[in-house]
Amino acid sequence: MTDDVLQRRTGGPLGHLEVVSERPERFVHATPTIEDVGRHAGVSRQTVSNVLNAPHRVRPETIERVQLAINTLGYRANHHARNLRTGTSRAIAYRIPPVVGHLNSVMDTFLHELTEAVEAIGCHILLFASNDLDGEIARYWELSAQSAADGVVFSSTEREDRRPAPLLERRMPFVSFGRTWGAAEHSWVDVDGRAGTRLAIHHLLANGHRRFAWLGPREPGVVNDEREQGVRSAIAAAGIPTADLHIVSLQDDAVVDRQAIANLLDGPDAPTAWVSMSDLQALTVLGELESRGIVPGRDAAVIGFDDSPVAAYAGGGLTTIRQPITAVAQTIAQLLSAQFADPNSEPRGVLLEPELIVRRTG
Amino acid sequence: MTDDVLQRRTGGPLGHLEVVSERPERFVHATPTIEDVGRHAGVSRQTVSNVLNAPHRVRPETIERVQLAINTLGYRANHHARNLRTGTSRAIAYRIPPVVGHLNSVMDTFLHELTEAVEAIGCHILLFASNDLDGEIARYWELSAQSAADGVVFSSTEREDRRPAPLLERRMPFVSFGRTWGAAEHSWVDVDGRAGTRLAIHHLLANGHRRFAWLGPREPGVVNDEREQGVRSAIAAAGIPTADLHIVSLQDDAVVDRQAIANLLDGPDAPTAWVSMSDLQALTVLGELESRGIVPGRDAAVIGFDDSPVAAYAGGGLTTIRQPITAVAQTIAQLLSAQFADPNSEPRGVLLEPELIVRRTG
DNA sequence: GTGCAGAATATGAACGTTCAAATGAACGTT
DNA sequence: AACGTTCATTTGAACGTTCATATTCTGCAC
Repeated sequence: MTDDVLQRRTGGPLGHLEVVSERPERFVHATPTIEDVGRHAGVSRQTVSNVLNAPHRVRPETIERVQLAINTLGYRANHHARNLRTGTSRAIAYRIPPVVGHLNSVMDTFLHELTEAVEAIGCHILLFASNDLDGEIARYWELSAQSAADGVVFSSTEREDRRPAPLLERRMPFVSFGRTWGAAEHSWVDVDGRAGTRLAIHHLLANGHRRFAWLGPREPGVVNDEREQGVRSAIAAAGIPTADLHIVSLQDDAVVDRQAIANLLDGPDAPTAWVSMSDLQALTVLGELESRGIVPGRDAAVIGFDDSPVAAYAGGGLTTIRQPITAVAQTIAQLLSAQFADPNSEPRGVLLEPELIVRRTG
Repeated sequence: MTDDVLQRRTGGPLGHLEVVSERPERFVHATPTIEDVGRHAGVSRQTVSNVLNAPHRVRPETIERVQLAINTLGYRANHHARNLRTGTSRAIAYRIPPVVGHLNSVMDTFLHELTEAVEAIGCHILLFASNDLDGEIARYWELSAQSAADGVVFSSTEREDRRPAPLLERRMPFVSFGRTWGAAEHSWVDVDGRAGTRLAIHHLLANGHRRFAWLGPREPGVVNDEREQGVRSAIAAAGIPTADLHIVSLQDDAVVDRQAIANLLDGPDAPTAWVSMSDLQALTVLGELESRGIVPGRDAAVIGFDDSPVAAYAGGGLTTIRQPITAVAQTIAQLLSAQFADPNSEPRGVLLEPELIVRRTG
């Protein structure tokens, strides 16, 4: 670090300028500017800028000299100055989903993968919280007006989702994790639930199962409908009447659910193959089967959904339908990147295939 | 929206200026500046700035006029311009923990609560990913140099944690979720694990239990040690020899764990009260007990840790030790805020008490 | 050598805000 | 009526970067 940096003020967080002191150590962290680097390398501001943003314009030996200065001084471009000048922020806004009763391991994994994926396109995730949908929409508007975010990602989509319209109107690039069935046209990435359950049923059929149960949510939505249809179409294709499919409506209570499962087992044509909308609920099936001496993987099959940590832990491994979350996140980043490059690019929807993770229970 | 805004360029994401067009709609989203607001309200730049940042300096009726203009134009201060000028960023960096095999519902809840808590002090969370510790530390350095973050929060602390030193050296405000036992002095917030298990044991003692089991991790660390000590000290205080405490080392596999539990039940002095480091593992205990006709809550007691969604779902409700995550996040935000206000303020450590959520199993 | 084209580098301006200092208005005091 | 004082508002400068344009350098043909 050379003297020319020391003349400058030490940049302190939140603008609290540091008290003047004799100790030279406090100057060690004075943030050098592009100008300092230039002076140190004997070139101008702009040349340093070119080295960073358009190296092809600069002579190789100059690049080397500037790079040396950058490393010596520990220079890093000031984000705010750059963003102010270019009108960008390289930030993607994401509303962190509220922590509800449900186990949302998919969403947590997604956020992690999304963070990594947007880093690959030179961006970072800016998190915000919001209680209701109106607050969320208002926040998008604000972030855009403050130019605090270049793009938006949202999840937990629903039919006729209200979020796309205002974002499109404001010309804010965005991609949703999930289709919005009926909302304005926009880019999205989703997982084909139908294909997921179809995979599961095919696997179960191949293992000789003929009597199936589908464990769906208490309040079925589009997501459940598709998954259930995957089950239906697959067993129908195998020549089994879809009327034979048992449906369990899960109640967010293990005791109640377990009773419902027990009732099916006690009834006529008890199912031998169980496919659940979620791993945790599949555990309840496992519990009831085991209490009856029915061995999952031998006498019966149980398949969960999402490959949450529960699935790997449970009973030596729960067979489960894994959503390709890494691919979802990467595709979202790419679609965002495409919108950054050309704001008028056509919206694209991408439907990804889940994968069946076969473990001991099926 | 008045004409004076329309002369300006439309701010597009990532600096892609929008194509000129006849349709006036595309100008609707031109981002007004503080100057536009001033012109509209018949005052100067600085007066608008004062209305926003130092209203006491401005005459009430002027404030009103300016506020009207702000609302009419839909003005929002440009973050980057402000941050450039003030040297702040109002962002808190947080490394999103890697998705490992474990169920990390506490960390997910924490991130959500933290997002809300820092919004209360006018900041937002900037997420980043990193594979290793060195990368994480390097990232902190970068974020500081780019003035992309004003502060840092990190979790998953360990003994002699390496992160505090470089952050202190760079004078970057930070607070950790978790103590660092032996690292340099700094602000932290943590949950008193000892108090948590002590609560559980007291509850169990009151219900007449005398034979206890502690289910800890395969590789015990500081966190486990404290929790286990809480168990030991509480039973010792009740006059029970600590040598009688059964310890189960959990193996991340339900089958193996269940066998270990079964062995204890088959052995002499089988425990009637089980306290687990995690809810999911407590479920395994429940499964084994039920298979033997032992009714949790009547013949035996099972207590988990963390109050994850699993706990509420399982078996009509698992008694569990809940960490006060909301309070943790809020305290962290306050400690950060204190460091922003006075960079030389003394570091503070805050230890919060967990809470026993009594449900059916204990 | 002179001129010229193209490459390499430098200079002035601007992004939108806040700080510091200057100006103007209001008002009581002498 | 002239004069400080205080309050309200304005003006110039600066934050650190990139864009647009200007300048200088280099190599080559004549």
